[in-house]
Amino acid sequence: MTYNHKVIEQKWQAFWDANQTFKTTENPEKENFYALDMFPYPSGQGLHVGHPEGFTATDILARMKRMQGFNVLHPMGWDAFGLPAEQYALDTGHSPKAFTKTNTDNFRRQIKSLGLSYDWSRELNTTDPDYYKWTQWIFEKLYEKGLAYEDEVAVNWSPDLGTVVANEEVIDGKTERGGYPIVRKPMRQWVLKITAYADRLLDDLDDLDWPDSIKEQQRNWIGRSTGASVNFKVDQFDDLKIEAFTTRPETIYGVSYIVIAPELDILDKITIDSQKEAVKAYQKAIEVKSDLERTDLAKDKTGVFTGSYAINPVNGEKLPIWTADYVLASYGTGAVMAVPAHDERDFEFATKYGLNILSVIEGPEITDEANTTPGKYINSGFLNGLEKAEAIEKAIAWMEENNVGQKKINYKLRDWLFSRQRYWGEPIPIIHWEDGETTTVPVDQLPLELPEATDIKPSGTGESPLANLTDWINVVDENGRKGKRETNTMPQWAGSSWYFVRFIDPHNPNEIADRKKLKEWLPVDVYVGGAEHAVLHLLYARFWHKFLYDIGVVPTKEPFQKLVNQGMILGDNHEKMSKSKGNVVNPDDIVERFGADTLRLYEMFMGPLDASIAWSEDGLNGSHKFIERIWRLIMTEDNKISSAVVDENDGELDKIYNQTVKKVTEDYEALHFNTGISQLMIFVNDAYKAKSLAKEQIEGFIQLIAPIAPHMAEEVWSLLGHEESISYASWPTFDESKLVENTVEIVLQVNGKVRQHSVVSKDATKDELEELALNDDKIQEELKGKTIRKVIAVPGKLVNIVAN
RNA sequence: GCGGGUGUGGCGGAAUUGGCAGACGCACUAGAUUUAGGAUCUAGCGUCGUAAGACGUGGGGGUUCAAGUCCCUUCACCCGCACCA
Repeated sequence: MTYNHKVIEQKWQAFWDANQTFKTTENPEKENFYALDMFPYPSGQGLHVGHPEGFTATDILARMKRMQGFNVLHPMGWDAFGLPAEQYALDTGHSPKAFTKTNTDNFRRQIKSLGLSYDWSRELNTTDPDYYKWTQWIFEKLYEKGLAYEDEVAVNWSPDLGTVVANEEVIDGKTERGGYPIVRKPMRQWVLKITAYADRLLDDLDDLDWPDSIKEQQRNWIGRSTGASVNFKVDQFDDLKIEAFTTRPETIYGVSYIVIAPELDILDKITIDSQKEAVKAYQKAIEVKSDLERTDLAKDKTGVFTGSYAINPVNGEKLPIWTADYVLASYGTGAVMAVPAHDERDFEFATKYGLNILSVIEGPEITDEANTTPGKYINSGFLNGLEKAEAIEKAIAWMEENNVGQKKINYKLRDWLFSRQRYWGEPIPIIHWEDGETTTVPVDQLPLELPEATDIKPSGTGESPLANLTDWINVVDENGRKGKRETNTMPQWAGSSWYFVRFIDPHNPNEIADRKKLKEWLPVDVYVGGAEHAVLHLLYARFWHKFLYDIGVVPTKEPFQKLVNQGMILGDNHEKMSKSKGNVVNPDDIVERFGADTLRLYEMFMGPLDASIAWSEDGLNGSHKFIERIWRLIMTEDNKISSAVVDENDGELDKIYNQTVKKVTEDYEALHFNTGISQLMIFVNDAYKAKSLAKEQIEGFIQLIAPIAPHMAEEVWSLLGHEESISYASWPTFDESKLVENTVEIVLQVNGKVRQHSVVSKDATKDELEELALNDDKIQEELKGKTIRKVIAVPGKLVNIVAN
């Protein structure tokens, strides 16, 4: 009988449960370590093999840190609100609540079968009223501080879902989930003023230990650009002005026309009668286009002349005012000063409609493209001869002096559309009173529970299904004033924007979490999850965290000090796993056939954590063989500790053992699990060749592999005579002196080509090395007939002789 | 188009500061072992070549005694953004 994963894995999972082995310790003598996974949405499909990759990575860290004497917070929970449950409920007539419970139970079972060392006493669920009470509380705080407001917004309306989806949930003009078509429709919405935090969200990225690509994506998303807003008077309309945002205020002498977005109110006022019809028709055409069509069709720019003119403040020239949809109403002021000579988009438009092109920067004559390279300014009055930076500064100064403009910073980032017309989300705790007042639900009445409902069909009017529940909606205050509850619910991002805070003190009935505990645990030391959350989840969570910091709830400015993105696990055909391609691997099958230890080991050995790698049955099998190989190294046929394991250390494995402890410890720390595992394999290969195995070193080795293959490690550990779990056995240390060699093998090169190897004292000097090389037979042979030009000797490394 | 990233054997991947390219694993080949096990053990395994040796990290060029690593250029693929003035 060899290693039986089924028996052994179940045995230790039961042991960990019964003994609450992984309950978070809060020993004030110890340092704290917070290892967090992005908590999953418990879908009906269950876990896929991508989940265990990130989960195992944090689990290895958590297990190592426990052995290294840290208090470790390693929790798991469920991001369980969301559209799929609601859609399923609509399709089947079941309640989303029951469906969600089935799914979370399944996820929990699957995750437990992987032997992950979570503290299950801290399990969270965003749909639990005890949890969303605090989600609602945060919303009320945002409202109190003026960061949550109602606005009429043109939103992405999905007639099929009877709901609105956020811009970021629209992919290719269709809903991200379900792929339904989208049309634009103005509606009253709740919006969070994330733009108030734009600068801090941008600037504080610098100090985070995050992948550069993620930081860059967030920077681009926030999109800060510095420039000026410039006011243009409109000819014949003394009371009107057009404000344009530009990053190039110094090209003001090159402006040849003005463009305003078709949605702007001012457009109707300035359009002259003879152009009214054309402008109206253009607006109409734009309105029915979705954003996607707009950008698609915009390859060829279109626009209409309004008939009016603006006045260039620097020289009083008349500039025709056009409307065109290449100018976005939602960015800047919705109006631009067009400088076709030096801006590609303006150039394209001006060429098409025969508008003036005035060059104000030194350079070749402008014929088929705009000149966007910097140079000295010309034809620009007081800016002539200046360089770019200086010119910008001077132009802004002039504008401010003459009251026609000022320095301005703009962001691509928009405020966060926070309401959803759905049932399965946190109710927004707001009451609209008949006298027009809007108030929050008093804190002592939170949570405002989501009412049980049998009919959760969309109202169809754009309101959420809650609008149908008259009992719930209508409220009366102590003075008899009538009111209606807000029927919109929160988006899925709400619950996930602060869950890492609640894990620290998950059952606290009085506050989000105990302030002292927050101070001890925050920020999260390592946060691992998929790159698909690069912008939205991570930006929203940072925004809420900064807000909570501002109101004195959390003690840190940032929630996640170190972030790591796990890569995707592809199907064995190198394509994304999907049901339709039939290449999906189910972790349950792997656990059944090979055991969780094999799955964990394989996923960590596949390659770097952040790389996307194809699944391979052969590779999996190889990992399984390594687990059995370890077992056979230490165990006899009848599963007793082998007689090769002895108390006395003959020193044969000292060097490789100490190297292994060092490398594995460092590699785990850096999340380089694939190379750490390869070092463990090298140790096992050497151990097989050794005459005997020192018990002390075998124990150390088992501890090193315990974070990866915890079940097997526990079993061996107990068979070695330990009564306590391996989980808190103190992490092996290495003896630096065992790593140093007295001799070192160096390379002798001629003209950069390796010709000979030689073993020398590690302290050999340059001169000694040079002499050794020149006396070497092989080298002398090579040098025959050549003149030595140069000899480079690098102690401890090589000697290179240059000769010809 | 812009931004970010990746290109190394048949495959997954290693390779501090520039210093023996291909660690480790898989697959494959040969041998050993009565061996029912997703067996095990030993050896081999970049390409060409009997060998000596030559060539070799997507392509081209450069810096250097020495380049997978630094610089320029180019190609392919992946991810993100989509007229952001």
